[in-house]
Amino acid sequence: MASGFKAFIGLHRLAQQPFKCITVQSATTSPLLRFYSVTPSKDDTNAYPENESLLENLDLLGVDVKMARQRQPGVLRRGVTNEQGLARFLQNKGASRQTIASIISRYPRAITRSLDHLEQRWQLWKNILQTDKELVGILERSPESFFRSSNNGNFEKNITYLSSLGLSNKDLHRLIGTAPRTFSNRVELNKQMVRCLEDICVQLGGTDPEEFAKVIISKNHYILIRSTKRLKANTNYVRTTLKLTDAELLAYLQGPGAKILDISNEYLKNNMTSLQGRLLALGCCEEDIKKLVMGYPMVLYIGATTLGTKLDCLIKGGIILKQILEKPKVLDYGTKNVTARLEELRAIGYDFQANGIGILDLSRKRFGAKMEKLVTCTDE
DNA sequence: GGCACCGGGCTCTGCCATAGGT
DNA sequence: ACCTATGGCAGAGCCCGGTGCC
Repeated sequence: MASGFKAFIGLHRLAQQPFKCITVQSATTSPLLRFYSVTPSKDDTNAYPENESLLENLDLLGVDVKMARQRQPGVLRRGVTNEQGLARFLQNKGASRQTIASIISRYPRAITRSLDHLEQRWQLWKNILQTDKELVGILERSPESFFRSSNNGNFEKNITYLSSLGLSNKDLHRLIGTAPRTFSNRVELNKQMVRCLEDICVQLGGTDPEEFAKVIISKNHYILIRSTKRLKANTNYVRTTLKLTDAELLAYLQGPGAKILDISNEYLKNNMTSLQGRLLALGCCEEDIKKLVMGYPMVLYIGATTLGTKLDCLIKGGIILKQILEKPKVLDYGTKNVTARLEELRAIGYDFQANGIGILDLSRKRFGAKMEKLVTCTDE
């Protein structure tokens, strides 16, 4: 309560304005009585005018007011806000002026959170993350994830729940780092997704649904911010398209297939269709396609255009389709990278038929070392 | 030492719709 | 009438290195 009051008196406009008593959202869910300043609008004929002194404050903080207005217009009409308290709070945590301005511009509702609430939330997130710097990084990337919910209790419930699934601290750290929205979901929504995963496991004849759910979450950190509808649609689509048995699908989902469960369903379908069309035209059979997708699911992440370019580039470089199907990892690398490597290899007369194409999916460092040796050999 | 296999790391936010509250 | 909290969606890959086998 004391820090909340400090936030209140920190308001720039306070000193110049008369007081009025209103209720305002606090860190807890119960409303508090507070004093705040009132600024008459230039245009009092508007039923809900913007708070002019707030606009001035935001401007001073370097906030893109136009963007803020577009995102959450209601915030600009609020009588009580905590922009200066928030700015100081974030500054103390190591955020730059630009970062703070960008956070408020992109998620204006952040300025409605009290200092008590901010402090509590910060500590909760810090339970998983190691440093303030890491947290500032996440906020900078995704202010919405941190500020969208005012329910700190729910965050704690999520931690308890996710830990109870057997997810390690490392998993939680990865989850909050890559998909911070997971922790702003209501715990019930996360439970729903876990139940959905467990149901899929049981339906496929699996014997350890808890382990199944845990494995998929730790393999695919985005799964909890997707809808169960999408998950079911993708699972069914893969099953019918590839004509998989229950056992095959079960193994696939908790193995390499976990990675593609969260793709947009339409995108998955489009990519599968274009992959099939392309490969059938090149003389592949359905079994080849199934083997490719089972062994290298990430091929479904590649959009139709990119896939076409990659295949063209490899084939033009003298590689035959059979080799690509045997070593689909070559499709992992960017077209630019592969093209450059193909050129370097052509220059020294590298024979893909004799030596295989493994050289194309080495890391940059390993490729460099390999090239050096090859060049030395050719020179001798 | 060279190679194949394999898994992991990075990254993924910003917008819209809507139920429910005030 | 308006705002907040929350669910859901679109978007569209690339790269590295540990390990074990030969």
